[in-house]
Amino acid sequence: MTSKASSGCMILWHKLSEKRCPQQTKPPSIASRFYFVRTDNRSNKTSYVEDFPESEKQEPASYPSAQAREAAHEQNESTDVEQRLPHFRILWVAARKNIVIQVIYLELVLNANMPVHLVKEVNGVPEVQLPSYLEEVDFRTLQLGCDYTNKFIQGTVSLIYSLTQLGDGTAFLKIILQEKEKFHPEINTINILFFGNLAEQCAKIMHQGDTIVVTGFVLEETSSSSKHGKNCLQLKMSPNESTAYVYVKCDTVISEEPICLSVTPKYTYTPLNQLKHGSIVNVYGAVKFFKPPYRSRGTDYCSVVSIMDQSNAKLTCMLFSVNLDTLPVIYKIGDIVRFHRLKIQQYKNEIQGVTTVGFSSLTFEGTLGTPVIPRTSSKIYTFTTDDQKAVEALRIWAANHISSSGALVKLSDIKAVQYFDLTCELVGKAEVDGSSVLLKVWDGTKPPFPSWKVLFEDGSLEGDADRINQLQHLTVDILVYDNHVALAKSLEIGTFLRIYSLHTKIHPNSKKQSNIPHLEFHLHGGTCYGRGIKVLPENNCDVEELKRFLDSVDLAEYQQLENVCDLDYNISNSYSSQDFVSPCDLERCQQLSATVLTDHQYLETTPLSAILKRDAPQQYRIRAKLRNYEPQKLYQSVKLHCPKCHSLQEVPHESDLELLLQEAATEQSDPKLQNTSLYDSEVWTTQNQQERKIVIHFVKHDGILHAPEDTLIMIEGGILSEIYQLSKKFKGVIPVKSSQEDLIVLDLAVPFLIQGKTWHYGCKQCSKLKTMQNLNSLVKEASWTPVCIAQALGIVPLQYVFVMTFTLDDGTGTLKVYLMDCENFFQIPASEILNSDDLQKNMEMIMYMLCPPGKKIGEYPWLECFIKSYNVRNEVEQEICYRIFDTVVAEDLI
DNA sequence: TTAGGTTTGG
Repeated sequence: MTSKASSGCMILWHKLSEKRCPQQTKPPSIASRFYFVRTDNRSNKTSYVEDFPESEKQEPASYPSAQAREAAHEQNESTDVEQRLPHFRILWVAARKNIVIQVIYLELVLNANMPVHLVKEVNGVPEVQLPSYLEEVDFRTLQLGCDYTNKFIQGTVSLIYSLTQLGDGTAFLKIILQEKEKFHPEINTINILFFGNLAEQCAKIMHQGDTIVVTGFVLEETSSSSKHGKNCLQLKMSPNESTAYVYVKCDTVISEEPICLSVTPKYTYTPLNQLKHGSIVNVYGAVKFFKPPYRSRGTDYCSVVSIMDQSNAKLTCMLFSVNLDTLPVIYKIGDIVRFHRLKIQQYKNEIQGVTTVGFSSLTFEGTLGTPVIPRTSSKIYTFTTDDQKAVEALRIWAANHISSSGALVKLSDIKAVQYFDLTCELVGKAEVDGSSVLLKVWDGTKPPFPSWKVLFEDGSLEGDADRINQLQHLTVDILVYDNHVALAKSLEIGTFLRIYSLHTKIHPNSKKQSNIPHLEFHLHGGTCYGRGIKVLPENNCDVEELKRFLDSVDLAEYQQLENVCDLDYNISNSYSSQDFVSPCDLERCQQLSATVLTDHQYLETTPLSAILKRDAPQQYRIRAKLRNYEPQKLYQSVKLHCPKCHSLQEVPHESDLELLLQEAATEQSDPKLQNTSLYDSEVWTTQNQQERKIVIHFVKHDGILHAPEDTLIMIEGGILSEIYQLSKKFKGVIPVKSSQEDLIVLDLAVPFLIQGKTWHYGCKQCSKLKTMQNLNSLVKEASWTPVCIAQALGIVPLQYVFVMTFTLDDGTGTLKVYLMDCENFFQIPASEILNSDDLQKNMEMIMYMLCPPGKKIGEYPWLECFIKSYNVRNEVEQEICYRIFDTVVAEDLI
C-alpha cells in the first residue's frame, strides 16, 4: 500500500467508523478499483467487500435502477468527501432491508499523476508519512538550476490569491508560503505559482493557514525585484511534474449526526418559524443584522447574527467561539448563512439560537448571480446540490425582503449627521491617545465637506507619507475608540476594510473658523448596531470593484477643485485649521450667503426694522439669519396645494389610503367594461382573502401592448401593497372602479395616478371628473405625464409643496416669513421627499446647516432672500404677511 | 461565562 493510496483511504475509513462502530473492523487494503462498503444496520457492522458477491449481483431487482443510481450519484456528487478529496467518488448507495452497500470508486487516489493529496492530521500528527525518498530543504538553500524532483519544502499558506486564467486559458493560482519557524526565527516567505488543474484543485482545497508540502517544483527568478532591491525566487508547480500535499486537521471533526445510511449525513433544515425551545437544529437564513466578531468579556469571541428565511420569521443568534475563524464570515446584510447544530433556547419570551458543541457555519455572498462559494474555515463540510438550491432560493427571497439601505454608502454620498457602513482602503494610521486610534481611509470619492483633521504627535503616523499627502483631499480621518482600538492597531496599511456604523457629524468649531463645515468621523466604543471593523479579503467582490474604481481616480482633477475658503485642506496634517484662517479670510467666508437670489440682484438690502414699519404690498431684498423654523418635523411641512382654489390640504396618511382601497376592493368590477379598444383586461382571484377579484386594464398604444415600463395600467380591486408593487413595474397606475358606462377614477381621496415614487392627487373641489375612455386622446402619443392624464380626466392636480415659517433675524429686528415651495428653494422636489430616505437626509442636512442646533446666532450662516409683503384680512383685522420668492439654497449646501 | 441587536464622549 503506498502512502498516496492510504491518505485518502484513511479519511474515508475514519468517516465511516466514527459514525458507527469505531473499533469494529479495520479497513481493507485498497486497490485502484471499485470499492464496496457493506453495512448491516441491525448489528451496526461495517464490512469491506473484496469483490462484489456473485449472489448479490444475481438479484438485480434489489439494486437501484439506473435512474436511482444517477440520483444517488448526484446526491453525493459534491459531498464533503469529494470536495476535500476529489479523488473519491461515491458512485451509488444501495439499501436493501437492513443492508446498505456503498460503491466508491477510488481511481484518483491511486493515480500516480494525482497532483494534490490531502493528508489527515490528528492532533498535529499526520496519519500518513511522506514518501521516504523525499528530502526536505529550507527556503534559504534554494538555488536556481537545481533539480527538486525528490526534494520538498514545507510551510504555512499565508496568502492565497484569486484563481485566474492566463492568456492561453490555463488556470493559474498564486499563493504565498511562509516557512516553518524551525529554520529561521524571522519570517521567510516564498511565492508559489500553480498551473492547470493543479491550480484549480489547490484553489478548491487550500485555505489560508494550511500546512502544505510541495515537491517536484521548478525554481525561477521573479520578474520584479523585492522591496529591498534583491531579486526574489519563486516556485513553479505544473500538474505533470509537481505534487502538493495539503495537511488537514481533523481533530474537530466529530460527527454528532444520527446514524444514517450513507457516507454523507443528510442534513435537514428547520424553517425559522418552526424552531422549538430546547432543540438543536440546522438552519439556513439571510442575514438581517450582524455584529462582526468581537472579544467578549468571557473567554470567547462573540458575534450576534439575526437571520430570516422565507417563513418571514427572524432568529437572533448568539455565536461564541474561542477561535475567531469558526464564527461565520459575514461581510454584509443579505449574506446567506447555514448553521449546523445551533441550539434553540428561550430568552425574555423569545427564542434565540446559541452555539453548541460541533457548531459550524457556512456563509455565502447574498448577491444574486454571484458564484455560490461557501466562506468557512472548516476543512470538511457537506455541500450538496440541495444546499446550492437553498442558497439560491434564499438569495431571491432576501433580494425582495431584506433591505440593505444605509449600508455601503460612498463618502461622496454622506450626510452631515449619519451612521453608515463604509468600504474603504486604509492609507494611514496613528495612535492619538490611549483610548483612540486614527485611521486615514479613502474610497475614491470626495466627501461633500472636508474631513476634520485629527491632531497627532509628529512621527506617530504610519503609512506612506507621499501617498497620504497625494490623497489628502480624498481621505477622511476616522477616530476609533475603546474596544475597537486593539483591532485598529493591528490593521495593516493597504488593507481593505469595512467599517460598520461609522458616525459622521459636523465639527462644532469648523463653521466658526471658516464657514465651511468639516465632518468628523467616529467609530464609537461598544458594538451597538453592529459597530466594528472587518478586514475584507482581496477577492471579495466589493473590494475588487473598489480597487478598480480607485485605480480609475484622477487625482490631479481633485487637486484643482479646492475651494478658496477651504484653507485647511491645504495645510499640514499636523495642525488644526484654526491657527491658519486669517481674520481676512474668515470675514470673506462669512460674507457668503447660504442662499442665492435667482433674480432682483439689483435691489439693495433693506433692514428688517425698516420693513416692519412699511405697508404692503412691497418687495424687498433682505439679509438675515434663520433664528427658527416651523414645523421642525419635515413630514409636517409637506402639503398638497391646489393652484386653482389655493386650498392647502394634508398629504393623506398611508393607513387612510389602505382603508379606502380595501373598502373599494369589495366593489364588483363590471365585466362589460373589460377589454375595450383602449385596454386589455386581466382578472385575478386572490386566495385566502374571500376570493377578492383584482382586475388590471393594460392601456394599449396604437392598439398593441408595450413593455411594462412604457405601459399605463388601471386597477380595480387592488389594495395598497399591490398598487405599490405594480407602480414599480409599470409606467403609471390609475386606481379605478366600474360605473354604469365606463371606468372612472376611484375616489380623489386616493391618488388618481401613481408614477414611480410619486403619488398624484387631484383637487376635490376643482376637478370635474371625466371617464377613462377620455384617455384615448393621449394614446397616440402615449403622453402619460401626470399633467396630460389629469387634463384628460378633468382633474385639477394638486402640487406637493413645502410650507414652512421662517423666523428671520438681521440684528435690527425679526420677521416671520412663509415659504411655500415645490422644489426650487431646497432644490428637492416636495413630491418625492416623503418616499425617499435620501432626500429626507438632504433636507435635514440643509436645515441643520441653515439653523445649526446648539449654536449662538452669531455662528449661523447669513441668508440672502427676496421677500414680498401682502395683506391678509380676516373677520377681525388686517395683517401683513411675508413670503420668500426667487431664492434658492446655495449649491454647496446641497 | 461571554451577550441577549437598538448608536452619539471623545
